Amino acid sequence: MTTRNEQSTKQTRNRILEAAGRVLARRGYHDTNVEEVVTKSGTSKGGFYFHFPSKERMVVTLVEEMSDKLVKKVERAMNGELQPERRLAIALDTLLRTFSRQRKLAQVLLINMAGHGKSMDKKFLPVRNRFAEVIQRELDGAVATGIVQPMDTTLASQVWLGALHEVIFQWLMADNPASIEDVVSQTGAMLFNSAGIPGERFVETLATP
Amino acid sequence: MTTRNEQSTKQTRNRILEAAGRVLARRGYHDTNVEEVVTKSGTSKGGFYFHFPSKERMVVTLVEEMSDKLVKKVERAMNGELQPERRLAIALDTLLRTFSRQRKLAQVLLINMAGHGKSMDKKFLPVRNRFAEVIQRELDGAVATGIVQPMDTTLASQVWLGALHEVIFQWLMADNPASIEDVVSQTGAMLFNSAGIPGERFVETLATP
Amino acid sequence: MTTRNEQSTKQTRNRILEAAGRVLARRGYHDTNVEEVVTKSGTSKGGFYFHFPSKERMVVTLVEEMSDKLVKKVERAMNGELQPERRLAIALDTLLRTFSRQRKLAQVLLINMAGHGKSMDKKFLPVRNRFAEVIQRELDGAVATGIVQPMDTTLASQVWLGALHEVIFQWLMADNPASIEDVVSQTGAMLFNSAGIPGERFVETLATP
Amino acid sequence: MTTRNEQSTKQTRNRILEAAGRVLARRGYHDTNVEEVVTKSGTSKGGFYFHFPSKERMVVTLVEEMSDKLVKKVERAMNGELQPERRLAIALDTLLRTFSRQRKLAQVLLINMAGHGKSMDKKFLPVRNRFAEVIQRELDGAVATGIVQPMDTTLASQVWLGALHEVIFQWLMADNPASIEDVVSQTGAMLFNSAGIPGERFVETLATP
DNA sequence: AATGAATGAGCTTTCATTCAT
DNA sequence: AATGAATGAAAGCTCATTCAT
Repeated sequence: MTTRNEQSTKQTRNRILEAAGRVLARRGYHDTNVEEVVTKSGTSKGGFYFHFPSKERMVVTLVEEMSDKLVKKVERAMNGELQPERRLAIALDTLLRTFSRQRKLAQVLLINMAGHGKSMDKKFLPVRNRFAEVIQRELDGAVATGIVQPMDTTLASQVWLGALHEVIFQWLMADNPASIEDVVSQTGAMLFNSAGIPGERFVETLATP
Repeated sequence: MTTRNEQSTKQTRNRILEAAGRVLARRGYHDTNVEEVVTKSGTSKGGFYFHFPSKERMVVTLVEEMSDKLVKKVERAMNGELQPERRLAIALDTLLRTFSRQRKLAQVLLINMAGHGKSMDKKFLPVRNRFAEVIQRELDGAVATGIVQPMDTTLASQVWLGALHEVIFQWLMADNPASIEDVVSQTGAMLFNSAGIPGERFVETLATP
Repeated sequence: MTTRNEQSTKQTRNRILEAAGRVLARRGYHDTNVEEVVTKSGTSKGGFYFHFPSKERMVVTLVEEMSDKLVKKVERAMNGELQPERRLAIALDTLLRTFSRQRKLAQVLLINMAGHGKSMDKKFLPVRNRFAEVIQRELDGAVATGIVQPMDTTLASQVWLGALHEVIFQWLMADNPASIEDVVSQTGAMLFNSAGIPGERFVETLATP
Repeated sequence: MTTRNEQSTKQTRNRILEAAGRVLARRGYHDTNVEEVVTKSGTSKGGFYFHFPSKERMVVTLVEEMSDKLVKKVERAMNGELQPERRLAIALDTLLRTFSRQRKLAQVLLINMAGHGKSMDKKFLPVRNRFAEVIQRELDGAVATGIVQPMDTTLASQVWLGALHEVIFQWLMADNPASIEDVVSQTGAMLFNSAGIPGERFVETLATP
């Protein structure tokens, strides 16, 4: 019934995850139904449940893979940088710009990651925390070199992550969003300030290679 | 089957909203069903739909009422204060402490306010923004008196709100939460810093009446 | 809450029946709900159930009153006529023209009188038969005077009534309905023919006073 | 709970339609609920909605299939007959006898086809008209051969159909119904007369092969 | 007589999941 | 590995009817 030769260098599993990403971004978790994912991916219910034990686990898998990619992208961007200030700036910059460029990614990771009743939250918490951990590690690095005063970097990473989350969320929702340049530089400056690093350093450190 | 006068000092409508708050906090939007709200409130489906046109509108109503109360509480706490620094500190302090004391409130407003697919989000955006507006107004006040450098207070209020949101969320989710005193003072300090106000001023200004 | 002085020379009961007629014509039996009738009539649920034991009985009452009026109108039109041919022609003519002029009447009596499941049908059968009885009586009269061959006038009245019903129904449903003059004269001619009376007599007998 | 292979020589879809026919005949459209159809057909709600998009569409489908079969039966009965008189007689005869023998068919097509509020009517109009078209076509044939005077065959077919409808309806509702032979011959005669064909020809033409 | 808040059985429809093929 | 027909629990919502006032 379904011809298998349209795009089938990709395996079923990946076709499903890719379609799920599109649907999830547009509809959110609860309004995403297996039927649509299966149709959009040109696969079948049976195929779906062969590769994933449940809808929930499929989404968790998708979100984990997306997070992994993003975390890796951030780490790649920081690769080789030794200056903690610069590493922090690059992390912030990469996160904000990537989310702003990949609406789908932001919608899945930021908007739909939160708020699906207790059970879902528990499932997504580790994913949510992965970003916080990246930030915390860099903040710890900054504290270690004395560039930042000793502080509760766990809490600080929460502050930073929450801020990023909200700023991007509002930017995505806005009818006339501000220039992403301004959003990045101002948010970066504020978060630098929050950790006791002069805000101007955010832009400066990004500018000097 | 249910005697009409068991507990009816409260009117049906309020009984429903109150029960809905409890269920919503425990289960989240999608896992909250009318049946349970109706049972928990000792009313009936018919009564529910007499007072609210749909489950969705009932939740929006509840969230609006909760937000109103909280915003009013914050404003009452700032009442008469003229010093912008102090007003900001009080706002942050009140928000954090109230959320930390009223788990239900936080769960409904912070956890379930976000992420229910496009349609829901559009409904809840105004509520979400109400808190940001309160913060922005105070930041504008601070800018006006020169205590804070001119800045994009819209963006800043998003940063603050996002940070508060995440900090409280993680505090609620934590197995061994830190002392709320520490969370408040450190978060306050970071956010003050982010706006260019020395972080120490947060605790100091709260201490001096 | 409801001001009582708008049209209240009419009593509640009649206000309800009048509104019910309008709603019933537009929506049909099942889509007519007590709520709307009560709203449209400016009365209340309590008022409704004070005057009628149930929705069903209210509709039966309404339909009976409408039928009564129509039957009386037909009888008034035939009043004093002795010639059976002429009485029959007048009956047909009056029925067709009245229905065609009073859409609401036709919709309630013809369209919604039929087909509401067994229970309803049993309730409405007597009403439906009232028109058949009028026709049958006149056919019997015609048989008695020898103008019509002896026949099963019960069956014949069914044939006539069914024909009238369908013709009017289709006329009401038609996008570009034919002139009612043509419909009346041709239907009259066909039914006269069916009973062995020359079809031309239908128009002729109506023309000569 | 239900073993899949109890009676499944028939496919689910047909099992549903068949059960729906029975329930619909007994209860009418509004009192037919999916629950009962599903139980009576030994299938499931899910199966029902896999095969039909809604209850309404299922009923429309059923009514269309029943009409198709009946129209085809009538055409088969007329097959090869050239004499218009005979074709008309056979059409009437087949319709009346089939309805009288298949109560279920009559109840679904005649009783429930009409009167379910505007929306339903619009859906069923095409079905209703299918029979009228068959009759009209034959009347046109009769006019073409000169056996019947030129006339508005659209209107005439409505008269015939309405008459058939009502006669069968009353026959089904009657506590002591007349012999179907008498009903057929007398109705046939009346309708022949109505079109200007001598009523006796109805019985005669059926008798001579 | 009249009001309208409250009741609850009942309805259609959805959808994650299963399983024979 | 994959298919898709079938399952059935559960959900949101409607509405004739009741009854305290």
